[in-house]
Amino acid sequence: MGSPLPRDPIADAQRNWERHGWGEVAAPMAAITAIMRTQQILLARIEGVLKPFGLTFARYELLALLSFARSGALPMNKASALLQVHPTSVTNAVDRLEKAALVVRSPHPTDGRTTLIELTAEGRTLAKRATAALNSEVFGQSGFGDDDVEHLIRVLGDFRKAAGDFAD
Amino acid sequence: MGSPLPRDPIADAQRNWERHGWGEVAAPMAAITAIMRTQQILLARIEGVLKPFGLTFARYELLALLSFARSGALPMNKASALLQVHPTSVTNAVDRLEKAALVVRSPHPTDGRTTLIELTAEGRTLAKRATAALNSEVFGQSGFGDDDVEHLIRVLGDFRKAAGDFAD
DNA sequence: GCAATATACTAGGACATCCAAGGGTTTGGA
DNA sequence: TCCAAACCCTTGGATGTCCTAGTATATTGC
Repeated sequence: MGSPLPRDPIADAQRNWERHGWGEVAAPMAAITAIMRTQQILLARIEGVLKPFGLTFARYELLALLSFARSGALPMNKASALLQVHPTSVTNAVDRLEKAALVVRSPHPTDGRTTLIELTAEGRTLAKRATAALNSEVFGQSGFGDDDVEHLIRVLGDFRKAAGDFAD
Repeated sequence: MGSPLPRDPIADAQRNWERHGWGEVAAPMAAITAIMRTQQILLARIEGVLKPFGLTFARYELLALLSFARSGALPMNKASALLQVHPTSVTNAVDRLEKAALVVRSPHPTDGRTTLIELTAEGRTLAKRATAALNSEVFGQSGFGDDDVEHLIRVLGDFRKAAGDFAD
């Protein structure tokens, strides 16, 4: 999008916050802004790796989730809950994955309200290949040190739990 | 969107990664996924606080940026660079802010290609009020401990720098 | 057993982000 | 001087996310 800035814009924002008398919350503001920006960078990397496979991150996440399900199938509402996105987002992703013949919708055997998403053979193969690519090109070169990774997992895990993501 | 899950879905994903022989990258995968999810939670909180002001986070960021500029005005390309978003995203935000009379577009005095975004009096007032709300309702209650905030700022700062965000 | 409530998925709409292309303005080298 | 290359902003299109209904199916309670 652009060349590197001369100075860190988030550090500048933090200084601005302090200068305006909001020093009390300047650091958390900076941390939160940094999380937003980091997510943006990571998402761009991931999408770049997935593009050759004709996948987006949202669709990949669904494929990966299905590939770990015993039967290779999950109800849409389960997928929505596990991926922690709105049900309509799952509908959207399934529509596109189904057009690409990577999944199929099938009726739930006992509950007429529920629709099952099933991985096709192609879907399973593509999920494997895409995962290998992400592992080697993104997760394997995250740029985070081992200690930092552990720290992030712990701190963000606590945050997500406090936010009500899971009971554990 | 839903009630808490019985177990942490990201920890489950990490276990799945390990079970499939990708233990080497399971932890970074979990950390990255946690960052994505945390961003989603934080964005939802922020948008919730800004909604009463008729603002979204993208528009708020632009207003805040302008409010810190000496003259209360910035060229669009500068705003795009500092906010680290695509120029078309700035165009979009300015269109809406201008409709709301919070900013105005004006021609650059010496460069005919450039458009300046200028804060209106209303825009400046709203930015102040929205910032106060975010400070007290989000940044002041982030849920991150002081040490964790410092750690996040450092680790994510290093990451952003390595990603080419800034030279410093 | 049947009506009221809850649950599951989808359709339509509002926003944001990015990319690709197009039209206008500046700059720089031949 | 002048034209090509670089730069700036906007338009149009593709995706994703969420929200608000609306339809269909299950469950519950009387």
